[in-house]
Amino acid sequence: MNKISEAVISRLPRYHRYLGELLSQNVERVSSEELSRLMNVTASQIRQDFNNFGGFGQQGYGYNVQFLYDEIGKLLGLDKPHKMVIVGAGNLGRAIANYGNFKNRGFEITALFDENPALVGMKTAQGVVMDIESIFDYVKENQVDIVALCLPKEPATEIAEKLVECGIKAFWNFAHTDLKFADDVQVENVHLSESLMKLCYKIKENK
Amino acid sequence: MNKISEAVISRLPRYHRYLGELLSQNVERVSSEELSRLMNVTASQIRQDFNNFGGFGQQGYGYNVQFLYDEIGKLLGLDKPHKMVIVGAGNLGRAIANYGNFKNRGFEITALFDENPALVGMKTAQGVVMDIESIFDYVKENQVDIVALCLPKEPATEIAEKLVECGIKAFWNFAHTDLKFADDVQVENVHLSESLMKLCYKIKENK
DNA sequence: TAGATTGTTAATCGATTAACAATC
DNA sequence: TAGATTGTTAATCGATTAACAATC
Repeated sequence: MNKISEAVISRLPRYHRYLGELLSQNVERVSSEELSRLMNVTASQIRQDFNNFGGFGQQGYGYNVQFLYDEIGKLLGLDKPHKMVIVGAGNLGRAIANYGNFKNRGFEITALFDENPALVGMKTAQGVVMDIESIFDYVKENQVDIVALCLPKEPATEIAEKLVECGIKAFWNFAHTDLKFADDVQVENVHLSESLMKLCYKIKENK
Repeated sequence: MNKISEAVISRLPRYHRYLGELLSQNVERVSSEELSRLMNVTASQIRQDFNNFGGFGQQGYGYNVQFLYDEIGKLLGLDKPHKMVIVGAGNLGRAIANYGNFKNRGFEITALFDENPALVGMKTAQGVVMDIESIFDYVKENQVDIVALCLPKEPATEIAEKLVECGIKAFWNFAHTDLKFADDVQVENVHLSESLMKLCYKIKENK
């Protein structure tokens, strides 16, 4: 398979979401034209995007919603389970831990860690919050596919570096910094404040 | 001023962040070349981006960090205060409310609302959580620049629609849906799960 | 078969990069 | 003045859109 562009990859989760909605409305088939109206993109782009992966439709018919949903899910790796631990059990960490839709998408949160003694020992739906120092042994003894970093920049960076040495290959980073490691370590940096700033830009332009 | 492309606007907060870091390290001047190494983009792009706004540098010298930081801040509207209320006082809403850096960027969280009676009346650093039904009177009587939506899709959509009728012009939406209103109402849709799915895609490709 | 709609090629558009003249 | 580095034009690259032949 050719190298798929970032732009295309970024659109896959959105397709997946809209197809999931159609599915829950028991829609069986959809054309690129219908989907384009729904999603506010061009039909051409939809067909072009899917054809990066060989195409999932049938001439004269369109796309079978269930099939397309499943295939995009497979592209995103959602057909395989993912074990995730959360570092930082503050509000954000707990928000992530409790985010309902994860479980039925194959994500399992197996542990929470924090450095704050006031939080260590706290009971959550995902188990008792553990001391941050125990995470390094934890990841050696248990399978961990993803580490979510929900704590400030400095400790997040420090802990992530150590976890890379322990063999962790994927970080979902909410700290206010761009983490980057070797090419075989994947990082998604989420910058909430940047989306807020974009909103402010638009507010200002709107006046 | 010409219409600035989305791509450029999206990069402004990141420039702002890196310049803020240089500032806190007491760096006085920076060249596009130096900044490009720091940020992993091309120097050409940096100069091109800034020249959308007329250019902030000086030939032979580069850019004054403080000046550039301030100017980008102004572009983003960060020189003006923003009053924000949060709808949904669950973990995510409280995470947003407590996010430390907001205050010194001119964001003030003036109220939290929730529909859950168990949360209404709860004390927070931003005041007592109010009943969701009181939000409509609140926004009529108080200035509210931004409403952050931190609750599920269905109630978020319903409340946002009513708030648009009350004159709210900007939403920071964390609900799992793409909100869209008239052109004079700005929305930033944040889809946390989509960034997680992108991470999964990369994990899979990496194997 | 006729109609519908994809898959795919070609054309267009916009964004990024390269190059260099302007100028501090 | 000489060196450095921007501002800006031109070239390149990639992504999006349009068009249409293939085919269900």
